Amino acid sequence: MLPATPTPLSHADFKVKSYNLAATLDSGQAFRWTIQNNGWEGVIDSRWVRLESISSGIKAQTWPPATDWGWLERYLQLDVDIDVITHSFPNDPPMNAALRYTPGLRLLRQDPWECLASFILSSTKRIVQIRQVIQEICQRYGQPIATPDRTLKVFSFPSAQTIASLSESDLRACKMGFRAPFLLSAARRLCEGKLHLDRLSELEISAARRTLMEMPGVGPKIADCVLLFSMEFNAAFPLDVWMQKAITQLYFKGKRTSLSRLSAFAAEHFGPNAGFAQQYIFHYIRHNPH
DNA sequence: CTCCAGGCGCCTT
DNA sequence: AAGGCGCATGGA
Repeated sequence: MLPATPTPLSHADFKVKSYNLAATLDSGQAFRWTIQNNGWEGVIDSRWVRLESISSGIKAQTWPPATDWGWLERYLQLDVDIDVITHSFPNDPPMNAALRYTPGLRLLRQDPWECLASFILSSTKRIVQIRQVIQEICQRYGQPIATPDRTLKVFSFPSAQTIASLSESDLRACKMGFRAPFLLSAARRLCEGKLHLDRLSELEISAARRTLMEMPGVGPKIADCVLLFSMEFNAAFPLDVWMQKAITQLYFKGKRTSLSRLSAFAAEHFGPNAGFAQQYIFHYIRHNPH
């Protein structure tokens, strides 16, 4: 007798508590989610996905229909107990304010290549412009993806192989400017096997970070984003201009402090889940700039 | 028009 | 070690 094959389903409901879907999908860690009539539509790998917050958790729709949903549970990190994480945070006024401001804020587990490429493209750009460039390279060089609505045109994120086969001017045509040679170089290194992104999680965080930073155009901040948003390094603490301002204001009384000092303070103060703490503070300061 | 953006590389002290 | 500057592009 043949093993039973699950019937493919295009819908599923996931039971989860303390999950702020809107804040999580729109917090600057992923760039391809858009609000569409009371839900969020995006692409995960080669699937079209629609997510909606419901009282018991999250309602999901995908196309083509899926027989197992592990890929989505992993992407959304549904097995993470966020209360355990947030209870590990330091108990100080700024941290508590950030926690109260966006309860249920989460980290996603994205595809490492898409994450690396996205953040290479992020430097000195506003989030809306990062989204525009990413949409551009997906439309030009991604694969068309099936959706329930045939009038809806959606594309996958182009693979490293695809990007590696392009020219610098192909990429510059997507308006990424001086970031084009960096993206091209990253794609070609991966294709040449000089760096295996899927092996970095076997390393210590410092070694994984150093390895990422060997790539041109990848410095401490972008490396930390990749470690935090696509791998298992919850201690990674991306220090962008917003976070530098936030930490300086909230913990150093506004006194000018070197980046290395701020970085050392963050690692010591926020501990093993510093990356989660970073996400709460980042979201808080972005919505309450001063 | 000018200024600046989820940085980085390179150049000075 | 720390600080200044240019870099493409587009929107305020």
